[in-house]
Amino acid sequence: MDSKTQDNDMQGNKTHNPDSTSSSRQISRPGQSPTQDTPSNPAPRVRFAPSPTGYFHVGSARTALFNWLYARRHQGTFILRIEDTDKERGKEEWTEGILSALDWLGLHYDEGPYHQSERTSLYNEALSKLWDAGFLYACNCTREEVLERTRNNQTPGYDGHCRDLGYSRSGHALRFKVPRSGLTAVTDVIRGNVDFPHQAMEDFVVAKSDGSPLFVLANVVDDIDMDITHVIRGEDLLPSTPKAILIWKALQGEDANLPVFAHLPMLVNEKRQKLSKRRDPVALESYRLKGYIPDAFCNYLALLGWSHPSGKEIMKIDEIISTFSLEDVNHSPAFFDVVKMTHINGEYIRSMSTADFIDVSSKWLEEAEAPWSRDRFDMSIYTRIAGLIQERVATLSEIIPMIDFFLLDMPIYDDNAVSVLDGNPEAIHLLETALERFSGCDWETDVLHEQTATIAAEYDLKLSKAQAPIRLAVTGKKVGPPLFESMSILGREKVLQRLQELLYRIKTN
RNA sequence: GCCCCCAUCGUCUAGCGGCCUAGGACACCACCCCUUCAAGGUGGCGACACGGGUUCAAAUCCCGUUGGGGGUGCCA
Repeated sequence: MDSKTQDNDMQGNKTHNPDSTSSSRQISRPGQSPTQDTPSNPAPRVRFAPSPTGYFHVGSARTALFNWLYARRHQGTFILRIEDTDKERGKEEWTEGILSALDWLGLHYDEGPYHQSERTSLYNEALSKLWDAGFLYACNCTREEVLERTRNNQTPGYDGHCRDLGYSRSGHALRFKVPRSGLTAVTDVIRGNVDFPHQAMEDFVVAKSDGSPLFVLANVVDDIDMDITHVIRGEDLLPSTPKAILIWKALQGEDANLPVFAHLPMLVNEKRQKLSKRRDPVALESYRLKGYIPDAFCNYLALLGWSHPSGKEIMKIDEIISTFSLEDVNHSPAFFDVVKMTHINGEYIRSMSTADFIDVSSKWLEEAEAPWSRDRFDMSIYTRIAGLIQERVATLSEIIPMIDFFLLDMPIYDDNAVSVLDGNPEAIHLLETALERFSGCDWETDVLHEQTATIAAEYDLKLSKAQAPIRLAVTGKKVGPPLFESMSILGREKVLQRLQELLYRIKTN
C-alpha cells in the first residue's frame, strides 16, 4: 500500500502556498467568538469529501452546494476529496457518479479530486507520529469480546481493555487514548459551543489491524495537509468532531490551528428521519431523469436551511452567492419537499426564453423514454409548439404526454375518458358536425376556433364543453396544450382521421 | 442505555426583547380570467410544543418537561 507514495506529489496539484496560508490563518480560536467572515481573513479553503459507497444523493448535493457557495462567496477554494479508504465498499463507478453529479449541478471544484486511497503514506506518517508520541495503543479485542465485556456497563462502547497491555503496533487495530477526564469543546459557527465530556467518549480506532487508516484519522490528516479552513458538513458528523479535534491537537499541539466547523442541519424525509439511500428516493440522477433543471435544483437546495435576507426565494445563483452566509444557516432539520422543488423548477422553466427552453428540453428529450421512436421526433413541429408547452410544465418529463400526439400516427387514447362518451348521441353528433365543418374550412387557428364556437352555439354548449370531445379525439386526452393551435399545427388530414377514429370507438363500443 | 443536536402554519422559513392582533413561499380551499390544463390575479384556511422563571415588556433570554432526530463500527 506504500507503493503509491509518489502519487502524493504527482496529484498534489496544490496551487496555494502552505506557509502563507498557515501562518496567517487565525480564523478559528475555540473559546472566542466562532467565526467572523471579515475581509481581513485569508481566502477560505473548503472541501467536499464524499465517500464513493453508493449513488450520489441529495444530501451530498446539499453539502457540496453549501461548501461551494461559501468558497465562491469569499473567493475561496473549493476542493474535492474522494474519501475512499474503505476498500471493501468503495467502487470506481460511484466515484464517477460523484464527478458527473457535481458537473451536472455546476459545482465545479478548484482543486482535486484527491483520492485518499492514493495518500496512504501520509496517514502512515501521521500514525507513526501519534504512536511514537504515545497517543495510541494497539488493541486485539474482537467486536464480540468488547460487547460481551461491556454488556452491563452504563456506557457501552470500548472499555479501554488493551490500553496498558503493551501490544506491538503491527497487526493490531490502533486506538486513540482519549483523556479520562475533561472535555473537548467544538466551536461551531451554526451551533455555537458544544462540549463533549471525555468520559462519554471511548478510545476510538484510528487504524485497522491491517494498517489502513479509518475515516476520522485520514480526514484530519488531509484537512491539515490541504490547509482546510472551514469544515462544512452534515450534522451527523458532529459527534465525531471531538475525536477529530483530539487527533488534530495530538498532531499539532494544543494550540493547533483548528478549522472553523459548520454542521449543517440534516435533510429529512416525511417521517423526519435522515435521508437514507435505502428507503428514500434521493438519487440525484433520478431528478435529472425526471427533468429537473440543475439551477432550480441548487436554488431549492439552498433554501433548505438558509434564506435570503429579503425572503425572496427564486434567485440567480450569483445572488445566492453574494448573500450566502454560514451564520444565517438555521439549526433545525429540513424536509426535502419535492412538491416545492417542482414549483421552483416550473418557475425556472417559465423564466427561460423560448429558445433556451427548446434547446434544453429537446436535448433532454433525446435521452428520455418516450412513446415515439426517436426518428419520429420532428424538431420543426416541436419548435412551433414548444412555447405553448413551456408555460404548462413544471418538469421536463411532463412534456412527453403533452406532445406525444404530435409525433405518433394515432394518439394514445385515455380509455376512461373515451368510455364516458360511449354511445353518447350528443357527442357523436357533435363530432360528426366538427368532422364536416373542419373538412371545408380554412386551416388556421382562428378559423378553427370560430368554427368550434359556432358548433358550440348550435348545441347550446359553452366552448369549453364543446371542445372537450374534439380534444379527446385529436390528442387522446382530456388535457393538453391549447387545442386550436395544436390542430393547426397537426394538419387537417390527421385531425379528420382522429375525429373518425374516436367516432368509430364510441359508436362501436 | 449513554452522548449530542433540534423545537414558529401540513411543509420550507422570516423573526435575533417592544415595530408580532407573528410576515413570506409551497401545498390546500374559494372566486376571477379562460378553448382543456397550467400560468396569472384576488381572498381564505393555518403556527410560536408545554411548564416555570428573568424583565416594565418574551416567539425572541434562562431552567425544566415532553417530543423528534443524530451518534454510539477494525463504515464514512
